[in-house]
Amino acid sequence: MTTPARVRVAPSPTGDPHVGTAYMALFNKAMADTTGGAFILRIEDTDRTRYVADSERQIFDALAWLGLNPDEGPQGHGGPGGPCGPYRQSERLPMYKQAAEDLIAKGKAYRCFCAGDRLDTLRKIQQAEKSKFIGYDGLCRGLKAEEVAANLAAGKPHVVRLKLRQDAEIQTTDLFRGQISFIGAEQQDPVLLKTDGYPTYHLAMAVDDHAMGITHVIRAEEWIPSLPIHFELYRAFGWDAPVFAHMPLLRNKDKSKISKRKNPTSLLWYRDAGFLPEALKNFLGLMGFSLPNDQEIFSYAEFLQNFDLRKVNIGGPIFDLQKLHWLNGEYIRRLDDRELEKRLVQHCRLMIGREAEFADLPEDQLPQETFLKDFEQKRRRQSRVLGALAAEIMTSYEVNPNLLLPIIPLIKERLHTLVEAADYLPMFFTRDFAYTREAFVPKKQTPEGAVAALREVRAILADADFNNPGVKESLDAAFRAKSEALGQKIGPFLGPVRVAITGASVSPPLVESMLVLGKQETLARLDNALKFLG
RNA sequence: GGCCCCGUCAUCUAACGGUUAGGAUACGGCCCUUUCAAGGCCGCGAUACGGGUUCGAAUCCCGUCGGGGUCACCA
Repeated sequence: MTTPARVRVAPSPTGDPHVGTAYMALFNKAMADTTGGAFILRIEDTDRTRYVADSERQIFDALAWLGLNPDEGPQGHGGPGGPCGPYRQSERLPMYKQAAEDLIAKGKAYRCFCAGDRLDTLRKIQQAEKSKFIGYDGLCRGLKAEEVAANLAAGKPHVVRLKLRQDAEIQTTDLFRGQISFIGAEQQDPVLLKTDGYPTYHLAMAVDDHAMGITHVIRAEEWIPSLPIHFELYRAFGWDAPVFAHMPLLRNKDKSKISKRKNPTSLLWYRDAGFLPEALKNFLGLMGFSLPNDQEIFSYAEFLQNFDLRKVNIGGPIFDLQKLHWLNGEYIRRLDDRELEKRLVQHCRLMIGREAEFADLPEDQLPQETFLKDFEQKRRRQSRVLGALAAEIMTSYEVNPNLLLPIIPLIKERLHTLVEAADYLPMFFTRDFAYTREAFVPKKQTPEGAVAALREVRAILADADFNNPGVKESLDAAFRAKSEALGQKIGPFLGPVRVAITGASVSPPLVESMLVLGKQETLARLDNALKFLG
């Protein structure tokens, strides 16, 4: 029923791997996977001025992290290669050059010797005149063959421009929107080949998509304005155009296109903040798409079973970090204990030696939006805590594989991100708490009562057998009975104890924590607290 | 500003032209509870506006308004 789709994602290696790249990769890969086609990664490195050396590797890593590996793509960094290579545009330069020459020979393109200065002033004049048309005026279209030859002989730098039809409507088609037409006379002749011999996006895209047998171009909506160029290019070459499907743009809270200043856009940020790749992937699948029966949590396999490009909702979705935060918590709770333990250890390893990177941000550099601001502040502190604890956790983990495991059930349902484990883990590795006298006296408790509670609880624990299977229940009962005997509610009664054992008034469950720590350690902590309170 | 795209709760979204416009996040309340969570229940909350077409419009058409994208030898 469906023919195999060949689709691609084509990021340019100009910085951190972008969440939008992951979004496009997901929908393109789904298209390939549901049709038995191929998902291709192509590196669009035709802008030498913006090239970032490590970026390509990061794109690879980020896609692999999300399980969005391409079927075909550049070699190196574990890339798969493929029959239509090379997949780096910088390695395909002769093809673009040839294609441009072909178009010139066919009279569909021409050499333009206009200098940048001329274009700048032209644009300024047009703007000053409030001209409806802003762009190149086609001056070099009229160059005679001798003039071109003379310019060439003189070694004058030039670009190659596509001759766009001036006299017609340019009809284009988008899978979601149907026909979109543009007035030819309102378009400028776009540059195909730059002075430096590199192609622009337009030329490289058409040549490569054709050469690689791309059937569907699923890309961001911001490309719609250049649709007439792309259709005209295919026409000039005499090639059939692929299906174009423009996905909605991910948005900031203010509905503008998602941007670094207003929202985290780097996939590295999401990884560092302790989002699980499967949760982020799921979340991206919720952007402009939905599964039947209101199902919001789904595996990639389930996503594929329900995937239908035509069902994409093209209203621009706001990337709601708060909902991702919730979703990630759901995913963490669904991990089995062993797996969560492993991920936490991995995350600790990721945090090592990066204290400077996670230093507190000054107020004016913090995000404006309240949830994100709060999240970012916490996450930096938590990252530092985990980084500092990492060596100890990893060593312990290697020495005793069961060390962390009993802790996992106590913290699992409290986490929304891995980094939040920083709020719960340290108490299991240190008894060196920086508590204050006031911390031991919560509401509905007195200093005398606090000391009394610590003594009573110590006495109960001293007689308890921590290895008895029913010890948790019997301790619960004993604490409750004692608090009642003292005329106190159980909460205020155990408040000081919680501080003594965990160092904080908010913690994992108290009795379970004691059992993980062991009798000796628990009693020692109570004694420390009693000594502290003098 | 020109061109183009889009408009269902604050947010993500559902709804063969016929539903009391559904679910989820967030928010509020209650329950559970040994702190914090998690969980359960309840609540708040939308078809931008105005015209058509139709027995009947969130859904089709037109206009208005609003939002966004784009106007590079960047992608």
